[in-house]
Amino acid sequence: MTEEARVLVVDDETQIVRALTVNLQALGYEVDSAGSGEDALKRAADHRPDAVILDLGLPGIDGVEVIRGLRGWTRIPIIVLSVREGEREKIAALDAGADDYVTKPFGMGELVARLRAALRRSSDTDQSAPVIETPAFVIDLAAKRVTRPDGEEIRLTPTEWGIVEILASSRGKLVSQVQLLRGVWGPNYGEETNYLRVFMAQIRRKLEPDPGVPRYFITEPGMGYRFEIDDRGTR
Amino acid sequence: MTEEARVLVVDDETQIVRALTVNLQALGYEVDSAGSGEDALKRAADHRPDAVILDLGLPGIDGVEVIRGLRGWTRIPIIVLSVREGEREKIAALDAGADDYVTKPFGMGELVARLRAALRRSSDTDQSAPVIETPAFVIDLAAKRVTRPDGEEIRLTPTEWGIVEILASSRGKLVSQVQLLRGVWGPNYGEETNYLRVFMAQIRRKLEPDPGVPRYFITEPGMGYRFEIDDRGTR
DNA sequence: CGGTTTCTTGATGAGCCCATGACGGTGCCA
DNA sequence: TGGCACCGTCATGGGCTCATCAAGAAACCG
Repeated sequence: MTEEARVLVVDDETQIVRALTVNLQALGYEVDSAGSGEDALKRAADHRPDAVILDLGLPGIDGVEVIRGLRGWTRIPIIVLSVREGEREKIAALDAGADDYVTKPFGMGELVARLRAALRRSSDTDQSAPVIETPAFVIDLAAKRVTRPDGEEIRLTPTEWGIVEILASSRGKLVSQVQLLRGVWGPNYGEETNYLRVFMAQIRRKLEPDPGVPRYFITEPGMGYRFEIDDRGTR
Repeated sequence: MTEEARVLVVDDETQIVRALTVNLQALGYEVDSAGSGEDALKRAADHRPDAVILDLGLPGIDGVEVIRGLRGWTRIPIIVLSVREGEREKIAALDAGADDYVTKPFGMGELVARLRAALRRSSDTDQSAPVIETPAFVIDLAAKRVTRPDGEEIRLTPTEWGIVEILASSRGKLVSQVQLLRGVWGPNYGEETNYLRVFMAQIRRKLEPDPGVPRYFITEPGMGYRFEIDDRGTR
């Protein structure tokens, strides 16, 4: 269960930002932060976090406006923090599109539990196309499975899948050898480029129509590998 | 805004049940109620509400168990009520699958706002039938029962059911060994892969037409297990 | 408290996965 | 043109994982 979710923390009090950042990072989350509403909207658009933790008591834009701004284009979970006990604020924030409302002071454990709950929900909903189709095969990232277009299954070993998963989920982009080695074999690897050669050959033998002339799993000499969807002859 | 959602209220204090019922009905919700955990699970299975408001302080079954029971077959929003402030209870409830946690005494306006937020989210998701049919057997996730197509019941032990439940409700998707162990035995397990081997053999003996050649409960060596509906010969 | 179901644990054998080394090919540069 | 670095391919043995059987321990139930 490698979570590794990205969380955007929005608060003008640096103390709280720091406390949240440290705690969340310790739990394996990737944390970004913003100190104002404008900044928050910009960073959310740029970095595409998986969840937002938002303090209502921001200078500048009203917190509720930030919620509306986000909801204009995304449904990622928004957890609101506030010192205000008032029911009216809570209702306003929730109806504006917030997912949850936590009153300060709050326990870190509870906040993280609410974050987990929110992320769990959104991961069900999230239809961020975890299926990648090519003329030769179909990769289902959610089901961890590769099939032929006709439905026949192609069995990959764990290591093979690890490589395919990393390459396919950064489709088109170059992935360095070190990135692959660390991602599949663990943080202590990085030199064993021969592993990659052996396994790339194996993967190509299973997936490429012509393993000798790769069309999907491309070698970038001296740099790494790239997964590319080659549509030639299909449109 | 098509309201008219069905809400199941679970509480043993009739006062609270009545207050919630009146308020929610006034807002256009259809309200059902239950006074115990057992009753709640039964009514949820029968009436298929769109959301559940659940008091943790029930006599009989523990509230967290009710959450787990529901989560075995449905992802409808569960909002927990409790007098307890303790952070540990909150975390336990949220991690068991609750969507929200409201401490008594609560404002009716806030509760309804949280209900609205939860329903808004779940209206995007929507899920599939809690009954899964294969040519060899039928799994009823709500009733926690497995039967032959002719109706004859197949008895599973609690552990066997736990495994089948997890695999069946993520049908098609690969479920890692750690996920299964944690889901069935608890968060402190994860290494005991031999348990899985023994129980998978048992499950196959009970459900697979040919236990030696599994068609439904598939092992993905080194990765985990997958429940698959194999239609061969039936269409 | 006795009997039965259910769970844990150990042992064994089969099969597969992967690390490793050897070898050949190719492109780049001196 | 020769050397070097990098990549692809093949063969192999050790080690790990899985399936199955069996028996002891624990939990459950009347």
